[in-house]
Parts: sequence; C-alpha cells; structure tokens
Amino acid sequence: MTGKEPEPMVADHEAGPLPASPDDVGAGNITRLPLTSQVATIIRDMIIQDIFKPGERIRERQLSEELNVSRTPLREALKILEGEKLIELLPNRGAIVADPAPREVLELLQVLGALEALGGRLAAEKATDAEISEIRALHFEMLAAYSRKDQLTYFKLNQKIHTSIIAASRNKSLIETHRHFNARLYRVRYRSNQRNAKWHEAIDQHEGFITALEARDGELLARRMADHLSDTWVKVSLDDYPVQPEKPR
Amino acid sequence: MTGKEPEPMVADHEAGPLPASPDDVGAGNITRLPLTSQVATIIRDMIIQDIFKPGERIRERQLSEELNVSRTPLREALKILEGEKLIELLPNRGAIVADPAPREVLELLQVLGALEALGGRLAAEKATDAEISEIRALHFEMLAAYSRKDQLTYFKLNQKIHTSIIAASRNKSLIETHRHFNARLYRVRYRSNQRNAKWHEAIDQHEGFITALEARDGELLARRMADHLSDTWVKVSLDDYPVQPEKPR
DNA sequence: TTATTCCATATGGCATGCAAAAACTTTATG
DNA sequence: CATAAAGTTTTTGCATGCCATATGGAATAA
Repeated sequence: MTGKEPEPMVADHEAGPLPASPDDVGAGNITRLPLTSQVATIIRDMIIQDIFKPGERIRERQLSEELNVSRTPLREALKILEGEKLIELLPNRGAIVADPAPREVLELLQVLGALEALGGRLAAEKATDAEISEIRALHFEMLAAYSRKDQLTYFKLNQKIHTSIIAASRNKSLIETHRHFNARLYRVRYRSNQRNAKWHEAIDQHEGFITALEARDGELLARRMADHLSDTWVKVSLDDYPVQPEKPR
Repeated sequence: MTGKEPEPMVADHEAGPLPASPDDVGAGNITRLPLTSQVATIIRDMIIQDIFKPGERIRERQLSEELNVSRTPLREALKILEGEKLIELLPNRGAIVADPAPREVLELLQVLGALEALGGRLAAEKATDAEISEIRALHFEMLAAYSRKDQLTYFKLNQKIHTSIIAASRNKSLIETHRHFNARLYRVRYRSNQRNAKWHEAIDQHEGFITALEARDGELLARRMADHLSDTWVKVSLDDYPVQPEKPR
C-alpha cells in the first residue's frame, strides 16, 4: 500500500523553537517504546519548543501523515497529553494546544510555588553534600552565562537548578508533578526570562536558595523558592499582560 | 510472577466497595460524552471503589466485552487513567491497578499536604462567609456522624470538608491536582479512617481548621492542614505497615 | 528433581475503514 | 446586502482485523 519513502518525523513547521526542556536528558532508551509513547514525546517536545503555538489546532489526520503513523497511536498520545494539560481535547472538535489565560498562569505559579517550597524543605533535609555542591556549581555556571549575557544558557541553567533542588527531595511524585507543572509553564518562564534584563534579582534569589540549602534550613529555602515564583508572576504580568482584567463570571 | 494472593485486605469488615468519591458533583452534562470519557469514568470509579483491587491486571479484551465497547476507546481510557496514576501501563504487558508502596504513600501524602496547605492559605483569603459557614455546618454534621459512630458518613463528610476548603481557594489547577492526589490516596485514607477509633483527634484538628479559617489566618490554616496529613501517615503506617518492607517485585 | 527449550495460545500494538458529527461552501431568500 | 438554508467536505469517534510480543505449559535435557 505504501510506496512512499519514510518522511521526517517532525513536520516542517517553521519559527524559532524554544530550547528543549531540560529533562529530556535520559533519552538513550534502547528498549523499543510503543509508538504511542514515542508520538506523545514528539508532540510534547513540539509544544514545549513552541513549534505548535498555543491555541493552535492539532489535526489528527494531517499530523498522523506527517509523523507516518496511524491515527490510533496518535489519538492515544493526545489522551496522554491532555492529562498533562498540554493540550485541550474538545469532544468531537479535536485538540488545541493549551493556552492558559493570565489568571490561570497565576494559579499555576501558585501551585508550582507550593511544590517547590515542599521540594526545598525536603531537599534541605535529604540532599547529599555532593548534590548541594553540584547545585552550587550550576549556580556558578549560571553566573558565567550571566556575565556573557548568554540568555539561553542562563535560562537552561536556571531551570536545571530548580529541577536539581526538586530532584534532591527524593520524592518521586513531587518530582513528576513538578515536571508537569513546569512544562505547562515552560513557555511563560522562558519569555519572562527573555524579556527581563533584571537578571540580577533572580541571581540574588538563587544565591539565597543555595545559602539556605547549604545551611540546610528547609523553612527558609521553602519560603525563598515560593517567593521567587511570585516574582515570576510579577514579571510575566508586567510583560505580557499590562492590564489584568479579572475573569468575568 | 508474584504469587500474590488476591487476599481481600479489608474483607472481614465489608465485602462491599468503598464509598464513591465525593467529587461526583459533575454538573448535569447534557452533551453526549465520547465513549472514551465514559469508559474512563467507569474504570476510575471501579478502582476508587476497590472493585478492581490494587495490583490487579486489567485485560483489554475481557473488559471491553464486559463494557460492550471496542478496545479502541477502552485503550484510550487506559491512557487517561495512566496519566492520573490510577493504573500502571507496562509496554506490551498491559495495565495493572496502581498499588503504591508505603514509601510512595508517604511521598504522596507529603505532596497532598503541600497542596492542602496552599489551599488553606488561599481559602483563608478568598472564601466567602457563606462558604465558611457551610464548612462549619459540614463539621457539625460530621460531629453528628461521630456521635452515631457512623463511620461511612463520617468519612464522607471528612473528605467533603477537605475538598470544600480546597474549592474555596478558587484555584482551578490546585483543585484538580488535589482531586487527583486525593483519588490516588482515597483507599488509604478510607482504611485509615476505618481502623482508627481515635476519631477525636481528627475532630480536634478539623475544629482547628475551621477556627483558623473563620479567623482568616491563612498561615495557621496551612500549617494545620499539612500537620493533619502527617498524622494520617502515622496512622496508616501504624495500621497497615507495622514493619515497612520494600515493595517486593 | 531442576533447569531449559520450544510451541501453542493469549494479549497488546497498530493500521484501516466506516459512520456520525462538525466545519465549510454554496445557493436560496427576504 | 445580509441572512438563512442546504449541500459538500473535512474531521473526529469507534469497530474490526492482522501482526508482533509476551505468557504458560509441555517436552526435553542436565
């Protein structure tokens, strides 16, 4: 039936993608994952990297042809992504890429703040000295990127510091939930980073994380991490939403 | 594989299923939901009500025949439930009902505690007086059930107080995430409730919630809700895991 | 007896096709 | 010209069937 040559898995959507999420490091999986999982990963990356724009519609038939898979695994992948809130699935009307309203971004940041606070509290208790040293090292690398005004590296290291602290909490559910929320907010945080030249504030705050962590003061670290995300909201709202309309009921 | 006997863990008390989750308040949806969603709801309820036991395997063909649907929507439903962590989907080896190890239960309770703490903090700020009154009313109802030693009603009202406080936070993402974690822990909390005659402790703690809420002291409420769940862990671990072995595989 | 290989069967993974619903176009009508 | 109605195309929802992999047990060898 198919006389066609295998086409590239990723469609020719143009536009500059966002940097890939930092947690796709362990990609060297040799076991053959089901197509559904592979497709989910591809679409997830396309969303996170902004190849699929927020609000954009995802057409099953079209995308399945571009990816050279049938609609069955694609549809299953979409169900997974819906659970991760990266897309919205409207009955009989297909999928659109999630496009959280400002109000929702604030709410997401509040939850992410609570998660990071817990992560900080646990990390202060459970992190190994090696982990703390590594986080300190990442911080210095971030300072280097700061000096070079290398926004992209700065952003990636910034993210990695956050995820490293969460990882040090040793709480799997927390780590995974944090990853999900972070993915939903990835775009927002990237743009917030891009548009704000006041990096030194964030740097000071990260410095605060590390001193609290090194002192193993969980409460202090928790508070500082939560406050840090509140600042993210301020920046986001100033950048993208100069006027904040309350959502009408 | 594991020679795990399907030994009913709460068999002696009641062979019947757990009470349904309290959040089936779903508005009268007139639109015909896709089969996939309906199937997901059915299976979710069966898991929460303990009709499907933890660790039990879910066979696609068999279940699809029992539900009179094809495997396609059933498989899509399983993907959804996997995202909610109610089942585990092993590549090429099908689905099994989630069966969190004690360690994982502790971790889940930590996250749930952080979520409830945030919920309490926000609720103290945003709850209407009517909502607070209603929560107080639920508390009195719970006291009534306590006097009658009506465990089931007590448990349901207990849950409803928690979800009502979270709902008062007005944070949709928080509400939904809380619902998911609560579902994953529903069984645990139910058994913890069933086995512990020391209800008065929980009652005192709930009383503490409400006074903090009425005083609109967010920090106090947050702390009390988090501590409450720590106690749940103590009860769970004492009841079910007198010795805590690592999960055998 | 214990371990190993092999085969039959069951089960999950995926492609395809049809039907129903939604979206889009065209035509009719005030 | 705007609006409504009807028809056409596209898209999603679901069932079915084939194939690859996993599973369980018998036969075989150590």
